[in-house]
Amino acid sequence: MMDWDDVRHFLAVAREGSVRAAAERLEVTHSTVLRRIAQLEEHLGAQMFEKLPSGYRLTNAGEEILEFAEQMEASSNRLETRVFGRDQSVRGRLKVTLAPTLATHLLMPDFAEFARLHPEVEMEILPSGELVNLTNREADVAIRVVYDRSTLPLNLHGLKGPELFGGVYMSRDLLSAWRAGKADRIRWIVISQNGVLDWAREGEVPAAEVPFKTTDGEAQIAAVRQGLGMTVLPCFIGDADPLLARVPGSVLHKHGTLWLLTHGETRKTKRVRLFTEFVSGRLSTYAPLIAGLAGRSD
Amino acid sequence: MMDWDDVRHFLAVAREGSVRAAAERLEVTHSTVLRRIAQLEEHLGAQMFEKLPSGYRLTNAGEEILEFAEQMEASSNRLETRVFGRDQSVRGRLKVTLAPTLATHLLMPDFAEFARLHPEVEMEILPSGELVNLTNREADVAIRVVYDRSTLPLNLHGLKGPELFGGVYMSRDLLSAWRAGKADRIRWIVISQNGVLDWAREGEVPAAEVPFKTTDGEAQIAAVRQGLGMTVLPCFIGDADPLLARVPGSVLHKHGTLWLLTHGETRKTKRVRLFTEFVSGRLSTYAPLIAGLAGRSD
DNA sequence: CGGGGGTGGTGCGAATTTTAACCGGCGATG
DNA sequence: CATCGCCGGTTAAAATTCGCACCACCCCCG
Repeated sequence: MMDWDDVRHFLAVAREGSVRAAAERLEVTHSTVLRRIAQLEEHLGAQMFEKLPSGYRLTNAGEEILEFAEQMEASSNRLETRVFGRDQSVRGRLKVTLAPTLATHLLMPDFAEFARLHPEVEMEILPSGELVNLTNREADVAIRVVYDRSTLPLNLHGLKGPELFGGVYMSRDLLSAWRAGKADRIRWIVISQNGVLDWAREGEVPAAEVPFKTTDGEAQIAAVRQGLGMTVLPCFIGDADPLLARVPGSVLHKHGTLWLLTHGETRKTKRVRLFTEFVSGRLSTYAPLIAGLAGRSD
Repeated sequence: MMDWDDVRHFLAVAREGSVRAAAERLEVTHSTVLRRIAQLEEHLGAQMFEKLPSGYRLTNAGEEILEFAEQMEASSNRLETRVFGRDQSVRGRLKVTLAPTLATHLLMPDFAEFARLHPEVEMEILPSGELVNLTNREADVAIRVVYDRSTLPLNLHGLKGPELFGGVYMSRDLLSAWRAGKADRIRWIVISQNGVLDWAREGEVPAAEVPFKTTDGEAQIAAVRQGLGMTVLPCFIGDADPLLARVPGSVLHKHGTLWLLTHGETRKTKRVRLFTEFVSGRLSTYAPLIAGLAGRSD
């Protein structure tokens, strides 16, 4: 029996005029397309294309079957839109849990856009530092920073995101003052009960003995923006804030990898799929920022 | 992008009602079908089947997309028949479907000769009691006994053959014994769940009350050759078998007319034309035998 | 109540497909 | 005429898919 998927490859080649261009559109390598076209021609026992040095051109036989291939495509499209339309009509709640800093400083605009694009999806954002139990349906999607992949629960489906790095930041004003000799020793700003991490001590800026303690992440950010001292922040916060700059000589440190976690059952639903694809796309565009590669050099 | 071949698997499961049956038709293992259905459902984000212990049953979503899947299949079939119809080389595959009895007791020697005459034609004989769908290209030529001409599908091209008659036969030994008075009442041999046709009761030979039931045509023939009783057979079997004789006083009955059926597209093909012309010629030489006019008078 | 035949589901090694990295050729272009 | 980009084609290695051997379950029937 013929492999129907070969017809999809045939259509792409017929339209693009070359195997390589078709491969790019199909998001495979050109050798795959080459093999599938050969397979189709072998099965049908006829040449569909003239193999010219400049590309593939349809033969008469190819022209004749093009019409039917397009019919298949039309049916396939109607099939997909039909099932999409079905599920779109189903309103429902979509619960997302993630670290508070990710929500407020990175993804909230994207959540807002997703909500505008899909007004029928009732979104619920649950910022939480703890790992929420997805199996209990406390949330449909979790966005987590994972350092050791083996700690991921096996019953969850994970979509790997970019790697997340952190750096040491202080306010630009404080940095200028220090360079001008107006500030000799800079305080560390730490979240209470967390000590200062060793790798952060490597900067050129000498640290004051007494740290400044805050209770949560937001207060910590407010403090560093006010020029109270320097602190460790994820790069996507520090690099994105025009008031902040990296401490000279400090190095980046990998906090872990971002993962989009979904539960097996709810993963099949259209809302969850839409959301994960949407967020996954955004995360990959943010990848340089998240990994600290978009750091300002000024 | 969706794998179009998954739709083919979906169709098979939807029709067969179970993954295993679909797998057999697709000539793969059921685990493959299982995976492909799961993949399709995952991609579409909807359940296509209810997974019951007794098998897979279409959900509403599945019912809705079934229509489009069938459209894809129809286009795929038209594509294949079109490219096949273009093919004017004698070399290639030729699928023929016909009733099992016609194949084994009448035409097999002719098929063999055709294969010898045209060794480049890859012949495939599909004996089947059911009407095979020529439009699906499950076969290129069908040889069928048709009683009512109006039941012929309009999209097929028919070449009329001889009329086919059946008669009542018993073994010569049994007939001698009966004539000698050594066998008083003769059993009817019937294929299970088929009663004895009325017109066959007209013979001089009295029938025993209890019929002998067989499961298929071949067993029926073996039974009558063994002298187990009398039975209704096409004349081309009964008259051609030296062990059998017509039951005295019985009359012939028209079963229908033989037709050589071809599909419009494939009919243009050289090997289909060669084959139909060849078989048509043979059938007309066999016409007296098939019509029961070659019955022995001894 | 045991057995046979049907169902879906799963884990793993094997087979197949896909990828990635090369060629050599062709044409436009600087 | 060198070079750059795009083309098809080939190959070995990586990744994925498939087939096989099972399992549990269900139902029917002796």
